[in-house]
Amino acid sequence: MSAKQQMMGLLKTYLASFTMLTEEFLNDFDQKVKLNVFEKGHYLLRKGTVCEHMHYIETGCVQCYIGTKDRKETLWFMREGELAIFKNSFYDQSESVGSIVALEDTRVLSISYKDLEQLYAEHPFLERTGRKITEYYHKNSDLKSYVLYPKKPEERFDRYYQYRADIVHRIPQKQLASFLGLREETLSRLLREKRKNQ
Amino acid sequence: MSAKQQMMGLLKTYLASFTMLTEEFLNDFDQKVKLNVFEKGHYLLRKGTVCEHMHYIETGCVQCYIGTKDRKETLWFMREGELAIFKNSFYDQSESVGSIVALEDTRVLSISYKDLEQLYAEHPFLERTGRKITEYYHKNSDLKSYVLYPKKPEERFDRYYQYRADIVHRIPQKQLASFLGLREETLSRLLREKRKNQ
DNA sequence: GAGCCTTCTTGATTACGATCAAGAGGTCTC
DNA sequence: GAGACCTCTTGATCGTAATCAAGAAGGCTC
Repeated sequence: MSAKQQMMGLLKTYLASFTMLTEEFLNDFDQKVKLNVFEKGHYLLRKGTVCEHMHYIETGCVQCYIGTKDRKETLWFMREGELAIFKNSFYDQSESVGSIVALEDTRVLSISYKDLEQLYAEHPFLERTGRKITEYYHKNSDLKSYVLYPKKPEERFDRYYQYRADIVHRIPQKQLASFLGLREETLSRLLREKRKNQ
Repeated sequence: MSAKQQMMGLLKTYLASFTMLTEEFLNDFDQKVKLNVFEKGHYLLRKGTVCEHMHYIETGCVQCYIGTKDRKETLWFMREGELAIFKNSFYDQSESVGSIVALEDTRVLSISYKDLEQLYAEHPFLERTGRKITEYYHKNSDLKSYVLYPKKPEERFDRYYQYRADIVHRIPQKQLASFLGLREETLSRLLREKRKNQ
């Protein structure tokens, strides 16, 4: 079994949890989905280009940010089992104002916007799955603003940690700080205090 | 033509912009959608209850918030032509951690979760519309975190104003401040400066 | 229109995170 | 293993928004 076929298994199980998948669909799907590997530091999407693919992360971790390289404003982190797109750019197939970069060596299964649309057109039952998945991501899309609301660094950290402890532990502090809207110095000091008090 | 029928027109035009609507669907739809009026200050959803309805706002303006009444953390404002639900509570039909209140006298067309699910089940073509609408709202769901990222009050205000100038002008300052994550005193001073400098 | 309540404004003080600066520790490459 | 680079840490200073306090203005109710 190829690496791709092995990875596809997980994704198919995921999709099958929404509706029955037909034989024809699975064949079409196999042909449209591509396996990609991005080494740490490499880009899945560059600012100024169109987000043409939706990526299902099989292993690894990616960061999405806007702003300049030294003044990053991190929008989110995604890890294995999650989907990565730059929303505006993907849905509208317009130029992206942000970038997506691999924070670890990352393996993804990718499908292009065009191919996905074609799948929807040819397999209408997929619409329901698409709606449910979109609803799921939409539902969870407030986390960032929930985190940023408090001004106190500790409260921000705690709010994020509550939902994404795993991410917090595997991400460089500097990048985490750029997500929390804190200076890396502030986060460093905060974590020192937290370590001390337990 | 009843007030409801008049309002339905807009909503149907909106839905028809996604796909052809069948006669049977329109009949079902009419029966499931209810016209509701909420006076200023009245609640569309109370914390601790389940968000059973999706509301299409025909006229007026509503605010969604979490936290206590005196320490509001406003999540969003919606106005005529927009949909209002408390996401987690509606999609999962679970207890809401937040409330939705009318900031003006507000007229809405409402459909229950159960009825909506039934519409999806009986009219599969609606799934595509549902997906597109969800994608649209999902796409725009970063505004709040984009606004909250900067610490400078002015930058927060400007970021919000750029996308929701109409809302800014019709909302009480105090409520706007609770959205921007600022004290009302700070917002008051900021606006005074802005007025002066032009 | 009087009285009450809420929103908005202005002032003074204080707390704390950003910023600037520099050094320590870790990791990768040749 | 030397050197370079990057992340993380610690220190000192400064700017500014939160906080506390109180008064002004605008809306409602009776």
